[in-house]
Amino acid sequence: MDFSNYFPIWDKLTPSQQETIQNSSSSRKIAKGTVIHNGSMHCLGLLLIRSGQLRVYILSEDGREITLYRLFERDICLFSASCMMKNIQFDVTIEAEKDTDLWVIPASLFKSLSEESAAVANYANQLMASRFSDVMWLIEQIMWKSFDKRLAGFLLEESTLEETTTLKITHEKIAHHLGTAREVVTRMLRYFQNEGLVNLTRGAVTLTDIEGLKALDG
Amino acid sequence: MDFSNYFPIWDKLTPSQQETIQNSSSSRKIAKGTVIHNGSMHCLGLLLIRSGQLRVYILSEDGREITLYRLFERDICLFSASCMMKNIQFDVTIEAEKDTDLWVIPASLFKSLSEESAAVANYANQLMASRFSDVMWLIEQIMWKSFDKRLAGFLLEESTLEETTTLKITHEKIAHHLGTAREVVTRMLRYFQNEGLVNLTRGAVTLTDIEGLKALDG
DNA sequence: GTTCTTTCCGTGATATTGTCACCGAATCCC
DNA sequence: GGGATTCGGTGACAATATCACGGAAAGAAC
Repeated sequence: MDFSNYFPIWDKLTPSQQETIQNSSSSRKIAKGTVIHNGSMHCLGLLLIRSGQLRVYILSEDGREITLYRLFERDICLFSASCMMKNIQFDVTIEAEKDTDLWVIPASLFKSLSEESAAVANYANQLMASRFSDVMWLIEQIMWKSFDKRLAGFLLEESTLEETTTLKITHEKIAHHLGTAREVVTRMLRYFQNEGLVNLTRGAVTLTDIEGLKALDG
Repeated sequence: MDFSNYFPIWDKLTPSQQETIQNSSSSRKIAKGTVIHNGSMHCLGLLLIRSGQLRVYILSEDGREITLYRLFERDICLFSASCMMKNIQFDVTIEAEKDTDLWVIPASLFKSLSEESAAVANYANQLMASRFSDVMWLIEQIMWKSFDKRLAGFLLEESTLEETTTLKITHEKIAHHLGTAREVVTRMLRYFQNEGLVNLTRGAVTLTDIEGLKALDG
């Protein structure tokens, strides 16, 4: 387990701290689709993603969703340790979007490390600031961008991530990412198809005019 | 200058740190309406509010606004020191909503304190988590609540803050708080008036049925 | 006071997005 | 093949946003 490549402040820890982390951390494989955290669940701890992809989102009482941000290889998932932070007054749900391989640093260990090491505490701060920035980006999208632009942006991002122009995704999943209703996605995709921007088949969207979508996205 | 009442971790600082803070910090009075921070401005540092009220909001390119949260007596303003945190990738604007009296701890001092003191770093973390929670509350409001409920909630909050049922506020200012257009506020207030919930006069809204508004707010 | 200017509010018309109801077609499971 | 389930399509309507305009109240100038 070579943490130094995944934990940027590794060399600012004392040898005994490094040893404690190595002894206490465990490796886990999470199957695609598994929910690994929500309000009521036991608090896992800090997650270092070795490979795979996590989606962090919020749920409304009546089942609507919106994605806050995603985490990828080498990212660190902070809110899986949110039980340690009593000033966090909201719940997020975290789900594996792909089969994911990660290390778990127990929440209690993370807490005691933060308390004894300014480097750890400052690093936690940076992580929080990054997630905060993600969420602020989302607010700006929701507030100031029209839905066609947001959808175009999402399709482009997804295409870049998956390295393909044929996205295997249903209208409903897109709606959950963007925090809207399926019908709204269906209608806008249909409009995109009429404009020659995409091609629709059951369970898939093929981007046929990347430049056109980029022009929309702005 | 008795910081210990305003800075909860005061007694976790060394005497020399305490002295540095006392020597480097300054007191400032900010007139109502003054913008004390935005993207391009010089970075003030950590602000401890002695009295008054700050509003933290974001601005769109075409001049729309939405309030993220407000800060009151004894609160600490973190984003006035956001230049220290390179992972913060968004801009907020901070404005005095009332005449405000505060202490300024220079950003550079705050940074060096964070680096040498785990207590300071953890406290900064708690502050960030609190503001993050405020913003998450806002997202949930925007996403899942209808406008009538949000408006009712705002009027009630404002009434509690100002300790009066006659709010001296224009429709446009309400719109800026809630991130919508003035006409939308006007129309909903008109509807509230027809329902006997409020009474409208130029530049003021009088709440006439607090319980009714609470029932709406949910 | 009267006039001029600015601020604030009201409102109809239209566009966008969200909600509801329902249906049919594709796919999956035996 | 037959039945269940998932996925997408669509019309009607509701809620909210945008645009364009106008008029009344308050403040400023004289």
